Amino acid sequence: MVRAAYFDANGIKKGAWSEEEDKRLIAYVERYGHPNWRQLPRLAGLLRCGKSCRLRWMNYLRPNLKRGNYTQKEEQLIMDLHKEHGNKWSLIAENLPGRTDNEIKNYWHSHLKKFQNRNVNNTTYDDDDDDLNKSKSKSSSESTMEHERPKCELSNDDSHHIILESSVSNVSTESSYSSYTEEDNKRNNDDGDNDTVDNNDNSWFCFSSGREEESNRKDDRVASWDKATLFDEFGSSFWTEPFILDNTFNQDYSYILYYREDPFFI
DNA sequence: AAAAAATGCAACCGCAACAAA
DNA sequence: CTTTGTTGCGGTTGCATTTTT
Repeated sequence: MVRAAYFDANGIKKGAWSEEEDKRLIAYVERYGHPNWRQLPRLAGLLRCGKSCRLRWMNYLRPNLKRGNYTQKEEQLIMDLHKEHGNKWSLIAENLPGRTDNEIKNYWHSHLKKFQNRNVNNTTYDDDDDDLNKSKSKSSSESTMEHERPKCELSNDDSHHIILESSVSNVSTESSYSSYTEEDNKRNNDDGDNDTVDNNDNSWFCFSSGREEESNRKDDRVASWDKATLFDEFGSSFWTEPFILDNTFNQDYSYILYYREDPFFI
């Protein structure tokens, strides 16, 4: 249903997210917040651009998201707000807690758009409204598909799970991670990222600024990533200890960020 | 049963807005 | 004021799944 994962010319992964990537992103954001999406992928050990991480988090992984199961009330609200504001999806989403602008946009185009010229103020789904009923029955069947947010545990050791899950309880919203105040976030230029990939983002896990060695390393990098079982190799310290930041530059004029025994970061 | 068409939706892209230097 | 970097928005795409022929 979603485009297959692939690597672009810069070695940045695109397309569908793997469960391991989700776990990594969730674990990182829940632990450190997202003061800077652009820097996040490299710090989290993801091969994505920051924008992709942000999108994945905002539209799929952040807590308290609803998926499917649109109520009549929600549908009516979407139609009313759309009638009033047009394609202001983010504005509409503000009025539907747990819904993302992207999901609402998709839902509008797939389910509600065709009814926009009808008397939307009387959306009572009459029995003789075949289209509407079809849509309704379909959407309700879809709604049985519960959104399963990947668990954060990275091994069979439940201690990881406990730690991370407990941290979740301290996070009230996606942007208010307890470690960061609003002021901190502002100071750090908030979140999000530009899709544009610069030289730093081109680097693999961005531990090097890449440059001429980029293409040569790509295969090794992919191979490393494919060793998804790496998650099982992490000691418990990986998710419980802070990052060790080493700003010293190596021979490639690259800087090294690594996290204890994390093979990604060495 | 097979092929074709339609659908749904996660993810991508480009760009405007904003903030900081 | 200009430049640079970051964020968030809305339009669009790609493709797995479902429905129709």
